[in-house]
Amino acid sequence: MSNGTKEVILDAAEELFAEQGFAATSLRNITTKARVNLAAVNYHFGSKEALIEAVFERRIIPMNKERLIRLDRLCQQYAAKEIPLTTLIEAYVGPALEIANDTNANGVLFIKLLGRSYTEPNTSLQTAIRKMYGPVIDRFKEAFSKVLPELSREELYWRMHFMVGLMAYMMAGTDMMRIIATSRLCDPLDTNNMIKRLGAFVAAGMRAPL
Amino acid sequence: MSNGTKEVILDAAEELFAEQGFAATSLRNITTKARVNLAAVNYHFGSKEALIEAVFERRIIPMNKERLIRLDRLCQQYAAKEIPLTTLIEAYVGPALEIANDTNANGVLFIKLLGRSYTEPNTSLQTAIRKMYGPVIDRFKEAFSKVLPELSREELYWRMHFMVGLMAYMMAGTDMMRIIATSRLCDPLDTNNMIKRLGAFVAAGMRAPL
DNA sequence: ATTTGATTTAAACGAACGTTTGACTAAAAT
DNA sequence: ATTTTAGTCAAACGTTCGTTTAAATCAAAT
Repeated sequence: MSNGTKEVILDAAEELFAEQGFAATSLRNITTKARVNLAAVNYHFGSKEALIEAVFERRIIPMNKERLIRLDRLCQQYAAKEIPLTTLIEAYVGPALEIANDTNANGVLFIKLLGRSYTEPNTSLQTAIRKMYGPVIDRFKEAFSKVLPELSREELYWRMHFMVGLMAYMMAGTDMMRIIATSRLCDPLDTNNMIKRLGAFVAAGMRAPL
Repeated sequence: MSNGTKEVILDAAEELFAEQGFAATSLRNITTKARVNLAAVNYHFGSKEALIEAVFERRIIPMNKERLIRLDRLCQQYAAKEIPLTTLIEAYVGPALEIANDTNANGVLFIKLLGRSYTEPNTSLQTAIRKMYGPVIDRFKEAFSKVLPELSREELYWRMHFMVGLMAYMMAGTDMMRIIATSRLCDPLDTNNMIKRLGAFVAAGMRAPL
């Protein structure tokens, strides 16, 4: 059952990293939650650092694969025509959302972790993540520049950064929501509701007048 | 020189927390950088946790005071008339920007730290920060609802959350910018340039059609 | 049945952590 | 002049950390 051990470790690590951060989560924390021996992490992954990267790889690689699939489908579907902006945004955000909504896996926790990773100072992790994102960003940059031809390349870069950053942040920072919404008017955990509003906000921002 | 000791500790802690996070920064790290004795932190602040809160208090309280001053000034200045949206946004973002641009103090580092704190899981810190933000958010909520009366209260809460989150994230996540802008077209450290574009993006988002 | 190779396990490693202590210093109050 | 007070300092406290080791376990191959 070596495969089972690796996966329960990844599950436990993902959850604890999302809740506490990398440095504050010990291998003893992880292995206790996963009900495996302490040495199992170093045996299967080599080190704590390698475990962290494995946690990200397991989710990011299929997620970004799905993003490219959807973008390809849109390119075919619209061919010469222009892809609607919100449709393009959905192709990017959708796969992350579906992970977050996959209740049998603890996908919400990973999305939270992913958002957090954008502000993490961990250098080797940053480079690892960048590698996983590189091709996806390139393709979407190209697609967005076709939909928003009035934007200079520089302006487009900035706005894509705003978009990606806001998406990631919103999924990670649900706690801080309570600062603004002291009442129960909006539920930070209602992801679908949030994404609808977020999509409208981002689409308007992308089209902001110069 | 007890006051001097406290301040050099706060300076060193601010810088190291912003670069490495709370858990990854040890008191020995901080006291070495500050050139004071290890015991000085526990003597002057009581604990590491209390030091963390002190780092935030030193900057947030004057920053939020300044935000309220500017909002008051706008309310007087415009009286019955409607405050322009971008002006209102600038009243909120300006004070944070000026900290970031204060080069003689290491204000950029604090802004980075502040953005990071939005995704930090540290519970007692979250509640401490919330207390410092509460009154400011209430006042700005009120002001925004006057400028954007077409938005339901719920929609307004969400959009303010997007705005605050994006601002904080952008100031913290300069590293991740390089994922998107592989070229040198946009410099993540050019804060003034960034804020101009960010302001336009946010203003458009706030006015997004329902 | 025995060997092999891959896991799992309990125990230990040195290093680093936050915190505490008690002696030492020096200025302020008596 | 002496006591008080606030601050600094080196040293040590017990705990927890990531990692390593060597023996134990177990299924598959011979």
